[in-house]
Amino acid sequence: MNIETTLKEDIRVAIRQCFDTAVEEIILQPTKKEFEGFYTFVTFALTKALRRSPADIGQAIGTYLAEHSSVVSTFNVVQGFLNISLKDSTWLELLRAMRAEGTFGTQPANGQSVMVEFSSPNTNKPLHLGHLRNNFLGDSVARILTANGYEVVKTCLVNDRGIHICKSMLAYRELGRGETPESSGIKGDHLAGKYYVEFDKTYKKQIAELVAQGTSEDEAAKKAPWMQEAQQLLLKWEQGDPETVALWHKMNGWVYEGFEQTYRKIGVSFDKTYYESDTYLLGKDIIEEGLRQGVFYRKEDGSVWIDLTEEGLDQKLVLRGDGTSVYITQDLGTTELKYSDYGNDRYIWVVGNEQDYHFNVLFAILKRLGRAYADGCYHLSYGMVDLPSGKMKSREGTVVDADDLIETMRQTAETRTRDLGKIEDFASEEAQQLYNTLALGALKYFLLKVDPKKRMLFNPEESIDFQGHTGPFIQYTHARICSILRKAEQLAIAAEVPSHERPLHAAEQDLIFYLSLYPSRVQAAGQELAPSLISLYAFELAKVYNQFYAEVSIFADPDPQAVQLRVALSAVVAKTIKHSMELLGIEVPERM
RNA sequence: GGUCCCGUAGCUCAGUUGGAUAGAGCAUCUGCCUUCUAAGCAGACGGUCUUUGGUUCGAAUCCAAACGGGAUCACCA
Repeated sequence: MNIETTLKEDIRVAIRQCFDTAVEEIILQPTKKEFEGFYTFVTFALTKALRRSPADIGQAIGTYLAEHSSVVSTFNVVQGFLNISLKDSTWLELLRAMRAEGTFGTQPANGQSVMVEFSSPNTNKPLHLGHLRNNFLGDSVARILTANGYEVVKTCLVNDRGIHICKSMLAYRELGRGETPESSGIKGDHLAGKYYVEFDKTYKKQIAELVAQGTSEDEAAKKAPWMQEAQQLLLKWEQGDPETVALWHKMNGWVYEGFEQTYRKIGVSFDKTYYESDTYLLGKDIIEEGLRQGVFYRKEDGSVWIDLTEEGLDQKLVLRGDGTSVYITQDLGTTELKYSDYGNDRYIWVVGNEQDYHFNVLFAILKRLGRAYADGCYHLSYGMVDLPSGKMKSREGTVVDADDLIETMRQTAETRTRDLGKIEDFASEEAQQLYNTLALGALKYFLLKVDPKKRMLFNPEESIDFQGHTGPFIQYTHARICSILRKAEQLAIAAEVPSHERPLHAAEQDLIFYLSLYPSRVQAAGQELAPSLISLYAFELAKVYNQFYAEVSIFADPDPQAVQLRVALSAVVAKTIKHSMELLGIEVPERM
């Protein structure tokens, strides 16, 4: 039963009966807190057609509903706003339906498949806070789409080759003295990152020297010995030089071990990992095809271009003069590969908004080439995580390291939990588990509560909160409910919704109302690809429950049916909180 | 310079696609643990929704311009 649909239908009938007029679409909004009621129908739009005052219209519809609707109890009209309340029997019926539905909030399979590509790290540096936003977003979007009935394939395209990789390889070869993760005790990805920074230091020094000798800035950047050597190294790698390839394998291996640890820690995984070293040569045949079709054109120097000025974009290079690929060439090839591997209906790339232009170009080219899957392609463009000082830059060391941040959060969780002293009977392993759950809950929630499209600010000076609009607040509410449910079990009180009508407490009505919104929120989040909608919902629901908890005593009520109802209601809230948090990739503890 | 985003409380963010007196959290202040977990609840304080025009019964929301911030416009990825 969908209460909104029922109500809208009843309003449609009311308008027909009262005014002999058919209305195409009825829109309801939640009633504001300061007014009585749960659903509000705005009548202003009807005034012209009906030639009546907004208040008259509201009064007439309200009266009709109160008399004829099977779900409406009372109403009030404020200006042009018709505020509607539901019968307690309707609330109870809604609650029963939610309890009966094992998959509350999820949609049945829709027969469509979607690929979500996210994370896509570079193997020359460890993950930072920006990567975490990407990972959590991609992971959550995949979960949300699954809940919406899609078959989801999570993929990761590892950027494991290129000049930047060669830079850290070169610096390691020159300065590394055979250092390994084992010998240094440094996690593999951090070790590679260390030499990437080392490269930059030496490189900058070399540029400065050249400039001091009178070379121009631009030229110095090109002529600096290490830049030249890095390029040589890239060439050697492409030619398969055994020594270079061996070093590449060794260092990337370290990085993968490091990444694997981090991924495991944050609970992110992939169904398929693509490596750019396997795919970077793809796409050239597509260029040939496009040339034959006249989609691309060749300049005298041999380079291949596309003119996208009609689409509001520019002329864009798709193949270098020497016949080698550029970024867009590889992406064309990789997209084709994904399609031939999986044949999905939709493709989503979770990539920062700094690449908006690139994806506009990519999709425009796919359309020009007449690819059927082009329409299913979508760039989930998310905003950067900025620091108060501005953008994070790996080379300059102005990044918030993912592993460090997680460890800091874990420590905070531990300190706070210890201070509160609620889990003194926990085994040490159990306690560690809880600290992790809370730390990751706080961190994930912090990054997922903001609209993905918007850039967001992280201030390292201010730690991420564990109180208020946070993950731990929601986790706490869940633990609280679990405590109630444990007590109910001890007292042998069954969770049951009374079959007959009984007057409900306002806080109970509020809770059932919020619960009833959940499926539509999951759908909206799926449509918008916005985990923030789920985040916000979980918070609101937890807040409403805490209000209920403070206002209503669950076990002290003399009416046993009231107690059973409140236990049942609590159980549904716990289930819904858990489910919504799962969609965010956040675990909820039973005690904390 | 072209294109594209963004501008809401001291700070971080919502605002259900044009509706009521613009909402949360943090911070500050005041109450509430002998009762189901106080990581909580209740309340106070806090706003020229950057500005100026326009569209209409009605604008934070739509349109235009200005100001401010950011991204991008590589034979880098």
